[in-house]
Amino acid sequence: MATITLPDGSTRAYPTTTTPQQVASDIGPGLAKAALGAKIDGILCDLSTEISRDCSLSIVTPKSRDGRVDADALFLIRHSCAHVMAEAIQRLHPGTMLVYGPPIDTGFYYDMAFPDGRAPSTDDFAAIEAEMAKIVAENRPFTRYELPAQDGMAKLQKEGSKFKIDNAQRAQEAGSSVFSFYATGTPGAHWEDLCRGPHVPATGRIGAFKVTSLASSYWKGDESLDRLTRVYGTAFATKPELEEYLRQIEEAKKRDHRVLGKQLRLFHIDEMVGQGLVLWTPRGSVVRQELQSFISEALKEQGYQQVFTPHIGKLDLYRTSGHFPFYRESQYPPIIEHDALARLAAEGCSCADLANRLASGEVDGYLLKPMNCPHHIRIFDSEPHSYRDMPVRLAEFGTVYRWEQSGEIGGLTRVRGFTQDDAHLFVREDQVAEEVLGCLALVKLIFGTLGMNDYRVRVGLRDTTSDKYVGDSANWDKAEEACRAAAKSLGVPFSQEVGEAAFYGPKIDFVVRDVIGRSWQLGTVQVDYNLPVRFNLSYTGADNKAHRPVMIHRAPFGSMERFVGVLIEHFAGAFPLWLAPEQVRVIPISDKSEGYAQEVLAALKARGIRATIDAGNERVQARIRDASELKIPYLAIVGPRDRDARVVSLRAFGIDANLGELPLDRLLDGVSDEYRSRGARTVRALMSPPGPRA
RNA sequence: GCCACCGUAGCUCAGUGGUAGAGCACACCCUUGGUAAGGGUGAGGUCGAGGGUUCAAUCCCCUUCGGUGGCUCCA
Repeated sequence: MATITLPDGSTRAYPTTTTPQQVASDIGPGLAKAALGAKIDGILCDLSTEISRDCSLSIVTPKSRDGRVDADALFLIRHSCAHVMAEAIQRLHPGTMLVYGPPIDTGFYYDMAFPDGRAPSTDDFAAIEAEMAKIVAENRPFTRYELPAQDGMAKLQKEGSKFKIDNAQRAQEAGSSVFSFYATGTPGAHWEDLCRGPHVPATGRIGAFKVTSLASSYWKGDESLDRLTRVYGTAFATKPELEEYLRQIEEAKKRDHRVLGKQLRLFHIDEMVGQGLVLWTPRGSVVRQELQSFISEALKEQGYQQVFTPHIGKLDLYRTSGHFPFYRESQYPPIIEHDALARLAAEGCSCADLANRLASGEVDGYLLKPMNCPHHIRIFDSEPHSYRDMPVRLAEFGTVYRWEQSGEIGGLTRVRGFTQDDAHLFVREDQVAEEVLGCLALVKLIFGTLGMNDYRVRVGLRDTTSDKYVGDSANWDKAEEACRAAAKSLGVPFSQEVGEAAFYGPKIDFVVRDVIGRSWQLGTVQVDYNLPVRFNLSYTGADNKAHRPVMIHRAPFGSMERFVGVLIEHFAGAFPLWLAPEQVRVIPISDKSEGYAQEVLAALKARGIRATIDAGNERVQARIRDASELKIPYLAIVGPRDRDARVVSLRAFGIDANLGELPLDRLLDGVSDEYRSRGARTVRALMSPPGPRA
């Protein structure tokens, strides 16, 4: 006897056991037909799962009640499609061993071990998809059966896949006493896989799918273990949904900062200069410079002081801070002086020997700085401080260098040399909470001005089982508590992640996504009780005794490179006026109005506006098109009529119409105001909104 | 760093074992045009670099540099 509560609150009683499929049929044939799976007490299950006790039940169908694509349905479809793909690949590539094939946000993948040289290539995708289509067309049921752990293990041993045996062992360790298998059809007669499930009722319910890409992975994500081939695919309930998804991917690619950066000539990365070393072109430098001015103004208001420090420093500095030799793999190798190098060479010192002697401190050298904090610390420590002076806030757009792995470098988001909008706050312990809040306010101001609301907050805590952190645990506890409290006060949901702390302290990170869904850390605020100890920092308290300051490291943009990269994608290259490399372009209708056009240009430039003129030998239409491809915010088009009335005909990027005539004075005032107010007020707003047909 | 794929004109890309092509951009000429591509002519390439196979390599093989997608890493 089971009483089943449905999502609308109604209940149904069943005298014996039943299944979600049965319940769906009892509710209606339409639902029964649409059903892909079920949620029993909130847990996703097969439609054939037996129900023998009271529970709540909802039937999973491709579209949820609000008409949106149902996430659970996608999960079922994709997980099932992973099986279909695995079967297809095993058919085409005999000897392939399966490892793990879960659904993911954008589809699914299956990790596989191919016999030597037998891995598929992207050329094989069509054949794999054709084979999958056959399996889908056969509409074979997903049939679940269970074996006691011992029998299941014996079966897997016989089949001989160490990967599946390992999966099973881990399931067993996690407390499973039975293993479940899913056959695509009849157990024994058809393909099957050790799998927890659940799945759609039959292969035919996978509406549309595509094999998308090929990558490598490591078994259990451990690079010392087997290297596997990961085949990615995606699946949807219907073909239009798949097509829409593929279209979105194509659209996203157009926003890619690497594509736009080239198109708009914002930056250049040159193989002759080096991987991950960004060259900022004049246009891109404008964007960066405007951002730096913006933050500098905000910093001045918050009582920061600007400093400058060199790009290198002695190894001893970084030995003291703990950066060297602890993190030497992620730094450019040390720079050694000529004399020392000659002496070592004369001694016949080997490379390995040199590395050891550098690590031990027997040989000294310089390091391209991996972080700015040691330099700032030395500035703080260069003069005595009273409790009255605190906090001391030192800010610098400081360029740092890190040896990122070659395979990880790309575009502006992961580079080897980058400039942080860095600052270090030396504060009294009673000031920590307030100063952290001040840092968060800055981050909010920046994100708010730029309209970036799609970020998440992560509080990175130490992993107490790891030895990569410095400092004593009482200080860590205090710092972690300060971060948690500050994050809470933001009023934004945040996650706490163990093992995400910096080596010297916990942190609050701001994370955004790029166009292809990858997450990037931008701004960060870190509380540090440890470096002040390592550098023996102090200030004189009201009691005339030496006290230890606390440090706060913070960089609201993270790095200028990454931030601009994300910003390019955020605006799809169409920067607001204050950031735009080119703000206004003047287009004379013909030679007859060029004189006036030059006058307009000169007036704009006199107001500090980045304006250009296109008096080229092209028709107006063509020149408008050229300007819109550069995403220039405003076009001032002038002909004889405009000249006579001393107005311009205005066009704004993104509005495919003439906004009308604007007196020259109002244009100058309006553009200046939009620029200085960073978009709080706009010229566009001065114009009467264009009608349906302007 | 690992695996797969890619590298042809400034850009986007086609192509072939017999030393290369398009569109856009560029230059010049014609056109003086009122809101998203007017017309013509022309210039432009050691086919990423090095080595090998071959009578002959941009194409096949190896190495290397760079890019892309993942994996791993990211103080």
